[in-house]
Amino acid sequence: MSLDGQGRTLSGAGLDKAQYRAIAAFRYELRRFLSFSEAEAASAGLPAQQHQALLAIAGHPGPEAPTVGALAEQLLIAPHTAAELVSRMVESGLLAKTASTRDRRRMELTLTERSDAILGRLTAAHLEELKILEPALAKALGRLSLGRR
Amino acid sequence: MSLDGQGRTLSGAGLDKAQYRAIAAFRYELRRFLSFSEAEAASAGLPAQQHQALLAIAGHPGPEAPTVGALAEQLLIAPHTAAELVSRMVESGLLAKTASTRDRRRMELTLTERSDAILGRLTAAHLEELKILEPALAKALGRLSLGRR
DNA sequence: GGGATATACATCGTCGTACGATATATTCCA
DNA sequence: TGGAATATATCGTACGACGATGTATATCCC
Repeated sequence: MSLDGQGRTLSGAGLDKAQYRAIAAFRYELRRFLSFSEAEAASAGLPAQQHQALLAIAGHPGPEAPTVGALAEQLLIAPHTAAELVSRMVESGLLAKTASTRDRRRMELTLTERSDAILGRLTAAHLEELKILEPALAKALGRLSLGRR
Repeated sequence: MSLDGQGRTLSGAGLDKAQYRAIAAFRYELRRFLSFSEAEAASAGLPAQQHQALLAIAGHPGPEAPTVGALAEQLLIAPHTAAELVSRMVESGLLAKTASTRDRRRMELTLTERSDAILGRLTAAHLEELKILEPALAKALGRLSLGRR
């Protein structure tokens, strides 16, 4: 590392240490939120990804039930990974999977009573926590000084 | 699900479908960013966690080099998990690990020339991408209607 | 000063889950 | 109708996080 004309600490690629700090802080805030979320899900007996699946299904836009493929798209995972996820969740009574009548390849996904209740509780907890974390998150996001480079 | 007096769609715990949509959209934006980050790191030959380790070390506040424990704290992982991560990174020439002279239990971590250059490139790419993703992220965060419940 | 206790890191076995490759079922269309 | 395309499922593999435990160094306090 070395110093440039303005006294900023530079590393190899010419980046400011203050900027690394800002980005690292942003990623730290993200981790804190994700970590909170994961811990909440775990305390409700769910792996994080299953919680996200419930949320994606409950929050799916439009009136129709989402399919395995739509879930994969929302979770940014491969379709066959979504199929495995769904299969585990059906097995543990968190999802109902019914073949679409119009296209029997498609599997329509809906929450069960139990998972609907679980998701409700988890979401309430998340909204509470986000009230607290949101300012730090927004602040860290704002501090990235995007655009003035 | 049922309809309440104002015509909002309710699920088990009394939560609005629009609210599920907002939170799901927020998590989707988060995943998009994390997925971009992971893909960038992978194209530089790094697992996501190793990229985060580099960033945490480069962005560590204060003049001293961070230790394994400090890294664990920043990454929200167990100390022994950080030790394994560091060990893999030292092995592949991404980190230098030297015992502190004042407390020889502590291992001080610094980037190598190579990893410093890699992190510089990755960070530049992230800042570019964040210019694009930040508005969507901030918007999704703002749409959570925190506080008016 | 020296034994007990605490701290920092390391090692080993295990497990969950995402993936690639591939298979099966259904639909679409020429 | 038959072949290509689409949607989901299955199987083997691998990576990394964890719990339990071990080792080295430091600190406390009588």
